[in-house]
Amino acid sequence: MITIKDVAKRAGVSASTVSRALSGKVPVDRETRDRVMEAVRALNYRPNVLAKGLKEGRTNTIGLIIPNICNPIFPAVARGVEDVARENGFTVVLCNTDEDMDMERSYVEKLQNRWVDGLIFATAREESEHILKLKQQAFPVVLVARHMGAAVDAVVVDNYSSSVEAVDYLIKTGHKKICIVVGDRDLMLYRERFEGYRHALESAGLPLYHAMVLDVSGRDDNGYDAIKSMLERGIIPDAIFATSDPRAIGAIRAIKDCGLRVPDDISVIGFDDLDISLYIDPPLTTVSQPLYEMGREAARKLINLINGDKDEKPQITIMETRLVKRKSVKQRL
Amino acid sequence: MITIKDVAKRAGVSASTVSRALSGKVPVDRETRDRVMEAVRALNYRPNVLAKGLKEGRTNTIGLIIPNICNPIFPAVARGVEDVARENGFTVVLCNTDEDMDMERSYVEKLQNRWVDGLIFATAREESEHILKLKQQAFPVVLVARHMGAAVDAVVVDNYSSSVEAVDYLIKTGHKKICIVVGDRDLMLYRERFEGYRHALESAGLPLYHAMVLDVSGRDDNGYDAIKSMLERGIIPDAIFATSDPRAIGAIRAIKDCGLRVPDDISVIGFDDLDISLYIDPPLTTVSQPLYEMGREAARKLINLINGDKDEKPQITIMETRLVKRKSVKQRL
DNA sequence: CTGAAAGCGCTTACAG
DNA sequence: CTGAAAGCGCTTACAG
Repeated sequence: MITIKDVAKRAGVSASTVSRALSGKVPVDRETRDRVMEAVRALNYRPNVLAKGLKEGRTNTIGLIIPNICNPIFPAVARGVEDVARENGFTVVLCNTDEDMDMERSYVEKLQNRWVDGLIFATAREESEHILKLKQQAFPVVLVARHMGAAVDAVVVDNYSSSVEAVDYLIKTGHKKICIVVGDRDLMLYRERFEGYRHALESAGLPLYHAMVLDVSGRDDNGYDAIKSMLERGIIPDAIFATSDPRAIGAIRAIKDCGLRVPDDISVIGFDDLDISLYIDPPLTTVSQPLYEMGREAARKLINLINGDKDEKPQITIMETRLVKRKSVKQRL
Repeated sequence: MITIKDVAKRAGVSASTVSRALSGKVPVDRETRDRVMEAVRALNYRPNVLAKGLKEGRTNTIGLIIPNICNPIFPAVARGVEDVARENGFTVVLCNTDEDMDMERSYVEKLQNRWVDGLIFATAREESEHILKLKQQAFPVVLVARHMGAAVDAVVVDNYSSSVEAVDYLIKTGHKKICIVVGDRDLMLYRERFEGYRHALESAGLPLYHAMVLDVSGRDDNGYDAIKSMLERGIIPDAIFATSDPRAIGAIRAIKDCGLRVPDDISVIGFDDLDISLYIDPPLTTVSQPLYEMGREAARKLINLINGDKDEKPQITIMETRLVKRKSVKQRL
């Protein structure tokens, strides 16, 4: 391996000078610098990042901790994070936890050991004290897609209002028996989406049928079975609010498999606006989350934190959602 | 920050002893070790990975270089890589290049500087000399999903035979006018898939209609426009072989938008078997690639390389594909 | 502007 | 079994 000493020797200067010439932060004689650069090129020298990191106390790396990159909302988030990381000279370490707290803790432990200058979590839960602990130790942390109250920076969406808007739209288009497919209510975000649903129904004076509240959790549960069995029992809503696009897709399939039509018999509205949601049949009406932008914003915040704005108060950034109207909801008279 | 010296002081031993007690590779007096462990716990000491890496000349990190995590074939690959990385004490750095060679080179440059013990590329092209160069420098490299001949280890699929099988199936089910939607032919994999198509047609004595060979490249081009315009010009195949599932989905949408039905008017067969392909309408018949397993296998190979099997000859591992028959292909009399 | 020295936090021969 | 020392490859006060 070529080290700074090899370059120094070839350029006939000291290692210090090579370091200074390369950093550009300190004046170096023009001619000396040229000799150094020449040697760098000739030797194809690349500074050892570990040594640099050890000396400087930072690595220009951030960790991204998500449940599972195969869950289709995360690729866009990850891409957003990586793009601004790269733009700022950072690289990103990817960690899938499957929502397993022990795995997550062991990752954190590992990454915190100077591997990483900061961490973005897409896995926060109310019981994630390890994240709070990180924050207390003044370790840069930001949350994305989920938050933990005012204690730590986060980039999220207003799940409550977005759900109100979605269900309002269903109501305005003439739906009266609205089913909800809710994800894991241990997650605040699904409780918020449920509350939005409840509120919209209540405001419109519409009943909330308990048989139409379908709780669906577990990683790969898109609600297909729950919906199918509801329909088979003769409980037929005129619309379904799915709290994620995969669940909306599951709903559509279940409806079709029961011999009913979307949206003629049952309207379906989703939440996410995944790339594919435009391409399914019918194209999905859904709440669009700016996933890529959320990733970018989270990375921006984290890098600011790393670069020193540590004493600023944590802030929750709320990103705008948008109701995208396509073909899966029908105007009923 | 708590260092090994703090632990040493508290335990009343030298730093060397702490290091040895922690490593477990060298005998340490039982009582001494207990004192050390106690101090480690009391101080919540975590070794600085950079210092360790600098000393040992390895970081237990691998880099994964892919075109774009938002391309739906890559999440599963990435997950496979990360899972075996984790199982072996490695972490993975994720890099999206958008197939941009300059970006890729700059990533490689950066990661090679002792950041990373080895690299997995899902971006290889024939003209990727920088990968060959890495290999020559004995830097551990493995390719996934694409290969570069016998020079470097790779984990791939037999694109040619898989395509022959897919098109044969179309032929056996009575299709005679088979259109192909081909991806970027600068990529060997698409040339291979095209050759498979050509061969299957030829063997069956079926004509290859040039107007039914749709070249479609560019990142987000799923072929929708090309197919739609072909159909509008009155060129109506009885089947479409799409060289990727997103292109199959694009095809289905184009067909429906032209007022035709899948598979009654036109059958569609894909290539990939993405998670969503089961859920679209109709469920897609497609060539299933074991993406997750390919990721795992690539990581396994890379870790072997890192751990010293450097002098073994590079090997191309061919993973099995499987034709998954669903509803998008119709048996024609 | 430049060099010699110290030090970042570890690990590991070398002695004992 | 254990300690003191050297060294991994950098950067940066400290002198000059």
